[in-house]
Amino acid sequence: MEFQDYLPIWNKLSTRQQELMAQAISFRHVKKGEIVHSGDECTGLYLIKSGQLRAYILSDEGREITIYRLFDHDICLFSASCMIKSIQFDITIEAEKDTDLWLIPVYIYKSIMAESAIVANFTNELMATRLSDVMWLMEQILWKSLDKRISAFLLEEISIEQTDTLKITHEEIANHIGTHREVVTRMLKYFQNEGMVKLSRGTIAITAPSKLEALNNT
Amino acid sequence: MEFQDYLPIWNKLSTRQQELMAQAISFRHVKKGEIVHSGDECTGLYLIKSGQLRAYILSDEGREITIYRLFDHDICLFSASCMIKSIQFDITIEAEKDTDLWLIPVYIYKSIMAESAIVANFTNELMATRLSDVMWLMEQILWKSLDKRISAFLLEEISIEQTDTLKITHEEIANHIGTHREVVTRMLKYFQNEGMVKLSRGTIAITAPSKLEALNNT
DNA sequence: TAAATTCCGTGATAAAATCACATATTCATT
DNA sequence: AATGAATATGTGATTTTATCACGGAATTTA
Repeated sequence: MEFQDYLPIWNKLSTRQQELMAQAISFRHVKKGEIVHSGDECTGLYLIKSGQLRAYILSDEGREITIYRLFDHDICLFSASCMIKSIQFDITIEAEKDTDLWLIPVYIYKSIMAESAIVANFTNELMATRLSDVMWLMEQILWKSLDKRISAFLLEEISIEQTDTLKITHEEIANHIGTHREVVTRMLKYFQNEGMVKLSRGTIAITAPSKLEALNNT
Repeated sequence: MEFQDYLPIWNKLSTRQQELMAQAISFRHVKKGEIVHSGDECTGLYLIKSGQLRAYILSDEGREITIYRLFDHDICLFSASCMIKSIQFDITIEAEKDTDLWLIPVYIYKSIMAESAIVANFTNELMATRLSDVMWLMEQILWKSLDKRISAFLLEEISIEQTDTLKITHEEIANHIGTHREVVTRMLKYFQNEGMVKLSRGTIAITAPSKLEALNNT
């Protein structure tokens, strides 16, 4: 599959636009752990071919929270944030797994977006999707207790990884959901006492996913 | 001033688009306290001529938090949220003051946006502005202590209202910043003991704004 | 002026954040 | 295998914020 299949509006571009883009696009492989984008860099739009990215924000004290994740066929807009001048926040994007992606340079995309209603409306939808993600996250932060948020995170992980035995540290979980390691440790301890999980250094085995799910429905 | 002056891209529309819009637009006056938009309604784009609106979200238990506010010349996008199908959250918008506004029906705006790169890019900037607002708010919620958030809110209010004596209840402040009335009451009590404010039923007199500002810079 | 409503104050308890260490496990090196 | 370094987890103590429960004061309405 080529990059055309990863850009839903490809067929709606003019021949000239297609040529411009095809000529400027580049392929890139990033290793797990690598920072793909940080702060106010502005390289361009990433099309994710395979792998997994995580977008998060950082506090002054170095705390983190995951804003959203990107998977196959997702498009990363904020790596091209300078394209839209009203975007005023800094986001960091790191590879959670080895990832293959294409890069559309910002000057190309920007110029096409300026002349094409199709592209501009498509970008609109992308932005709206991220905004919806952020709104959803804010509701979680404000109105969900930590037991629910942690259990929801664990369930999401087993769904992504397709395994009941997660390789993840308490600190990583804390950085995902924006809390502290100790808090995660204590909650996991409680989950273990309730027979929901089995803990060992660096791994969490989900033994009773249904009980974790039940937590979220109360 | 007519509505044309409140739509920055008016001059960039075609004559036909201008006619379409001018014919469909309507003027409306809303009284303080009135709900302008709620849930998944989708009337259209509001152009704020004068007054003040507040956009907030509601929890299942009826708790609130203000997401952003709209003033003269601002444009309310989410009252037309159905225009962009990726918008998946419910927002409520109420008039904080008597407000004059124009309404561009959603079907008109949507059809013009679909054909005009200018309008689509303009909408993009609007959405990015809201997204930036939400990201800023999330950072406040996550990483700022309540004394700072309450003092920042009070300072913002005296700047908006152009008076040191705010007519506002503890509950209203709690609903703005997404916390509980008791918490606000206790913090204001502390502010009063520190000589920063003077409290009486329904009003808060800011006696030492510089001390409140100092709180935010630590 | 009495009753109803709204607003504020405060104690008690629970949840979560924060600080400060201690211990345990794994990894790298010799 | 032994050592030390690095990483990961455990836990007590304290502070901050949320949550529950109730009472009293000020204002509005009838």
